[in-house]
Amino acid sequence: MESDIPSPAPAASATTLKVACSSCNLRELCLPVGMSRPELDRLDALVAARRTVKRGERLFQAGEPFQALYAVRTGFFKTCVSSEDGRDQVTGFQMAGELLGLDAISQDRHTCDAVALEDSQVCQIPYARLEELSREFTELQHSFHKIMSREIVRDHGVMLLLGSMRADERVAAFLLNLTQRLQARGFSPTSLVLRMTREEIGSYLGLKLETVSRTFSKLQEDGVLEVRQRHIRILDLAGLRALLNNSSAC
Amino acid sequence: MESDIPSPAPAASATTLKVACSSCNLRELCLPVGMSRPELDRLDALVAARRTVKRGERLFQAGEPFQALYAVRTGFFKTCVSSEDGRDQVTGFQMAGELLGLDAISQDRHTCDAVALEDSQVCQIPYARLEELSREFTELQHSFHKIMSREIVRDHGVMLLLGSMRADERVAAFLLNLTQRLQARGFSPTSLVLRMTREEIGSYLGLKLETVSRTFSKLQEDGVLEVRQRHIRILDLAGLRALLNNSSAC
DNA sequence: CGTGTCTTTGAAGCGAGTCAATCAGGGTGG
DNA sequence: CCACCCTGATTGACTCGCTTCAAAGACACG
Repeated sequence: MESDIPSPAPAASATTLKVACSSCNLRELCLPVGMSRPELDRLDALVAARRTVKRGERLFQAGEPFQALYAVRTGFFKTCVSSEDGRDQVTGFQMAGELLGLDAISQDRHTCDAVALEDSQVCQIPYARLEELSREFTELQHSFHKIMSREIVRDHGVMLLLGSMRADERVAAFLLNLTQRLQARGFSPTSLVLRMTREEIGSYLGLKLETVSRTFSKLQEDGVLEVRQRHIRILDLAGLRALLNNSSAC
Repeated sequence: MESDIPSPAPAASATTLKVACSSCNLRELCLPVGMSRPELDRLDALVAARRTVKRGERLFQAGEPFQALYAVRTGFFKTCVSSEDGRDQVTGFQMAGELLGLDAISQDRHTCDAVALEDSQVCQIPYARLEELSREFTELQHSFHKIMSREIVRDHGVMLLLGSMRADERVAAFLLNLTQRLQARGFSPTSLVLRMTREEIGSYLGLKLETVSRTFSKLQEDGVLEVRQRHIRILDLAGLRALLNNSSAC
């Protein structure tokens, strides 16, 4: 996964050279989806700068004032919210082309932490200027709305998972979702390297890390997966999918 | 709760007379929040019509093409998603001033069902015209974005609840959330009538209906609540809140 | 080559689910 | 107006899946 993406010269976590949306290979997965030439040029002017975030560093954290959205350019992030009493919940994992910070619009403050799970780069999208430009360009406005709406749909899917699935179904859904998104980015649909720990997977899926580990082992016993630490290979895709369709209980 | 709202003459589920946002008593809770006179007048022209939905009827259902958003004017709704294998999850309960249908923007189709839990009225907001108008009015654009973002934040809160809370904590969080929203609408902060069944509460909270019922009974034993069927009175608000702050395990 | 972090695996305990019986209301029709 | 039915709520007894606690193993990194 990481081998395809040449690491840029390590820089301070400050802003670096900008790269044009119009020539970005992610443009069909990211905010510019479906935009035409003149609009793309304007978008280039909007996306102010890139920023490097090293593994383990936070791109932003809950409570910080909201200035900009971020599009993941390379790398991998998790977002997590925490309650007053210190409970912690991973609310999502973001890969290239996905937006971070949408939650912050509601209160002009970030409501979650965004942590890089590997050395990453993001494009900074000043929110005030995004609103301006999307008043001018129907396409941009519409694709921005679609992205927000898609996040809502995704969250509803996670609620379904957390509310009514067994551990093995959750893990299966998680892996299928990951591989599908990786495939859309040109990676193998059957082989992946997890960027997150068992504990982070468990937090996302509402399970304890031991349960995640046991479930991986079980799926390996059943010949559905090959699990070597964070290297996963899907041996029986149909079998994995079947876990979701046969809700054995009903 | 229902006694405050005079029922309009029962009408067919078709569209009925329109009511202006500019003179709506919900305007500070709904889409028009913070808008000034000339903008409100334009919004009046946008919100095409009201529609009556009887208890048990669906306002829309998953798969239907997306035309309009709906603002709840009176009454109470639930939204639920279901997976291919027939699993069902209540993703939210909506009351006066809240928007329905935001999920549909992403794919031009509704992705969940919206069911009225009591006789209700909604204002229909044609989406294409909302986009038009929000290109013209910064205020409208911004408040629409805030509403979508708030939905994302809410969903993250539910994920935290489903992922890491015990049954009694979930029920406490649910009741506190409901009463807070009811209070913002002028109802009592300590006394409410549930519009949904134990099963619907359970689905929302990731619990079985028996567990919801047992939890209510337990909270009544402890003197925190008075529970008589769907009539709930909060006797010890601090005690209810404490359930959320003392995560007894940590 | 040690050290710390992450992962795996086992054994025991518990919280929520399941199954089943009873009870309470609300509405309907005789 | 009452008997009846139907849906929803409550409660109990038992089961099961996941968590908890604990120990050992596997890598990655300095």
